[in-house]
This record gives sequence, C-alpha cells and structure tokens, in this order.
Amino acid sequence: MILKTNRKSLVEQVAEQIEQLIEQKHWKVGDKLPPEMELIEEFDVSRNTLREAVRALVHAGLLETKQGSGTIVRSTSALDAALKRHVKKSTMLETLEVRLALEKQAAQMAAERRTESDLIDLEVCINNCKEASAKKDLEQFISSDIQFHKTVVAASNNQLLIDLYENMTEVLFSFVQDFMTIEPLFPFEQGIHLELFKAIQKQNKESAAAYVENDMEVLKESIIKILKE
Amino acid sequence: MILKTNRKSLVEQVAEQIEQLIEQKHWKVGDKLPPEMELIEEFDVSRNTLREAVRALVHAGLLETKQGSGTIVRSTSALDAALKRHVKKSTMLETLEVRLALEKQAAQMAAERRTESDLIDLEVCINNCKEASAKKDLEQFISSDIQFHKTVVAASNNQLLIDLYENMTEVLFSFVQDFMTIEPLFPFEQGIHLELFKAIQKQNKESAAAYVENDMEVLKESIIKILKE
DNA sequence: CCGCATTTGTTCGTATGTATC
DNA sequence: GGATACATACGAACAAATGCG
Repeated sequence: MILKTNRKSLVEQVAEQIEQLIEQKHWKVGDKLPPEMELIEEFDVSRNTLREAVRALVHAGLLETKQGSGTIVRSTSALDAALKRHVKKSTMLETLEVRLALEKQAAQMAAERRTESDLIDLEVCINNCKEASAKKDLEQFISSDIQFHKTVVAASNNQLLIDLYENMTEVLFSFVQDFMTIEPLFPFEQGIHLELFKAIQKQNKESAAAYVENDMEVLKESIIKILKE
Repeated sequence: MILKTNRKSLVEQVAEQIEQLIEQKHWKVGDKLPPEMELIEEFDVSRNTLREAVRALVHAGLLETKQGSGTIVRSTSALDAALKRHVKKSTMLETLEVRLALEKQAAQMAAERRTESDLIDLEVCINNCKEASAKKDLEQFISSDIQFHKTVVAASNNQLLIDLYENMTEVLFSFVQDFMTIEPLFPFEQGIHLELFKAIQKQNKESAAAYVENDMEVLKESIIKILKE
C-alpha cells in the first residue's frame, strides 16, 4: 500500500506520497488522517521528518492540523488549493467569466473530437437530469446538471482544460448551493442540454459555442440577481 | 519595508511575507535572496524559524535552495508554481488550447469594456512591435508581441483571467524561445495586431474573437511544425 | 468539573552526510 | 586532504489543546 522511500529528501518523498494518496482519493476531503505515530510507522521515518512533510502540505493548503484533534484533508491537489485561494480574492462574476471561456472552448473542441462513447455519456447525463426533473429532486438535478457540463468538457480531451474547469465549477457550485437551498432559481431547465448535445453530435462547433454562451448568460443573470439581494 | 511579525505561527508569518515580497516583485524570478543571516536580522526570527519558512516555500515551488550557493526565486506565486507543475504534465498543444480559450474570451470582454487608456496602451505595444520589426530586433519583437497580447487580456478587467493567462503565456514563451533562437519562425508578422486593435476600438466582439482565433491558429501550426521536427 | 489519554506543537540535542574553500 | 559550515535525519522531553468518561 505504502511504498518505502528511496532517494531525494525524505521529507519531499513523504509529502509526495501523502499528496498522491490524497489525489487518488485514498484519503478524501474532510477525512482525518491517521495520527502521527501510525504514519511514522507506515512511512518508517522519524516524527520530525513526518511533521515537516505534513507542515509543507499544510502550507500548500492540502491539509489542516488541529492541536489535540488531528489532521484533516482540505484540498485534493496543490493546484486546487492555490486556485481556491486565488479565486477567493476574485469576484463570483470573474470566476463565471473564466468558466465561460473554458467551457465555450471545450464545447467547440468536443464538437470536433467527440467519440461515440462521449455521446453515450452525455445521453446518460441528460436522462439523469430528466429523471430528477420528473421527481422534482433538486439536489439530484443540480448534480446531474454539473455532471453534464463536466462531461462536455471531458469530451474536449484536453486534461489541462478539464482540471481547470473542475476547479472553476467547484467554487461556483459551493456558492450557488448556499443560495439554492433558500430559493431554487433553476426551474429544472434542461432545454439547453438537448440542444448542446445535438450540436456536439452533429459536430457543429459554432452552434455548440453559442448554446454554451446562452446558458452561461442565463446563469450570469441569476447570479447578478442573487448578488443584488 | 519589512514588517515585524505579530501573531500566528512565526514560520507562517515569515513565509507569508517572503511570498508577498516575491509577488510584489521585490525579489524577481531568478534573483538570489539575501543570505540567511541578513534575513534573520530583517525578520528578527531564529535561524530555524527562517529555514523552515524557506523550506515550506521550496516545497511550494516558489524558491529553490542550492547548498553553498544560496536560494533563488523560481516562481512568482503559489498558483504559478502549481500551474507550472501541472502544465508540465500537459502537452504544449493542450496549453495552447487553454490559452486560446482565455484570450478569445478576454478579447471579447476587452471589446466591450476597453477604456481610452486601454487603447493608448495597445497603441504603444503596436508601435513597439513596429519599431522592433524595422530594426529586425527579434528579441524585442517577441517581447513586444507578448506585451500586446497581455495588454489585450488586461483590458478585459478580469484579474483571475489575467493571472491564468499570464501563466499559460509564460510556459508557452519559454518553450517557443528555445526553438526561436535556432530558427526564427515569425517573419515579424503584425497584421493581426492592428486588426485586433481596430476591432477592440470599434467594440466589435465577434471580429475581435475571430482575429484571436486566427492568430492562434497560425501559432498552433507553427508549433505543430516544430514538434514534428 | 475533573482527570486522563490522545494528539499535535515546540524546542532542544546528536549523529552523519555533503558542499565549499 | 583537512577545516568549516550547512543539510539531513533521528530522538527525546515537555507544552498545549482536545475529547471522553
């Protein structure tokens, strides 16, 4: 499960391994890490070495330590943590605009490169949305909606784009979620899903981009409305 | 210049201050930091404390220490470092595509929001390019060209977009630079500059986006050509 | 509320390796 | 090669916060 360290600085090695274990979801966000003593045995290093590795990850924003309590996972990756911190200084609208930029490009690339498998994945998402809409299950609808957008981006086949989009979406989601519980803004709209799907299916770059732009415009208006309250 | 530390962990405070000083360009990338003893006096902390702060920043990718030589600045921010590491795992084309997404959106937003001051800045960049072109000064031309693109993005007035674009450009630039010295690909092209400027001036979103797309397509072809060799 | 075990935080010392002059 | 300074890793002791019975 846990490899013995080899060369390089021991601290770096331990930190890297912990980072990987987090990225690989062995320890998920919110989870409490095993106490120092256990980790010392597993990694077979001294307490100081382990503590320094942990401290590095704390500074990077991946972990958070609490005296007497334990160490918990805060972010899934260094990029994630850095983006979170950075995005916090930005406004929601700025984040939204960047997300639009990424998704628009992704939709165009998806239209060019989509495989049959991508189309099947998208159809599954659309059906999930319909299902949630029929059941009036808002939570499922939102998560299915997000999944649909992510699947579009995934079809772009550009990992960097996918990772950046993931972060923009996460921040936006946690923001929207706070207000969604008070008053659901989305009346289970899903027309755009089908239109965008068709555009990607027909490999029509321009209209794919247009639908994303349209969808985003609606979301933007909603957020502006929320912010004004 | 350098504030005395207050509360929190001393290490965190020192690390934060160093981080800020780097972000504020007090120490630029490539610069060598003052020797430990000087920093100890300036921050008024113990050697161990300072060393730990430096180590945290090394792990974050902002600094690099070399025994006997000293510590040098590697990145301008944590986001920068995290993106660099992430981008390294991506291909050049993926980076280029993300850059296109960001710049296209930025150009559209610039067309909408540009101020008179933005237009003046852009004109300066264009003139610098012309000048470099006349002098056949490739280095100046490239840096002026990059400056022009950055100025377009800056006119979008979206700080998050600006910061992300900065990173995409940096990586791309260091890549292009390696091959540029061997054989200059760009025959000092600058037609696009003027066209894009006019589109932004006239606040024509669509044609601004189109010019960026066009420009990027040319760059993409060049890079594909390089990669094939 | 107290006392205790658990867990992280801090600081010291020591040994060994390594770069530089 | 020797001397010096620095880096790395380990260990131990004590402090402080937390949670539980």
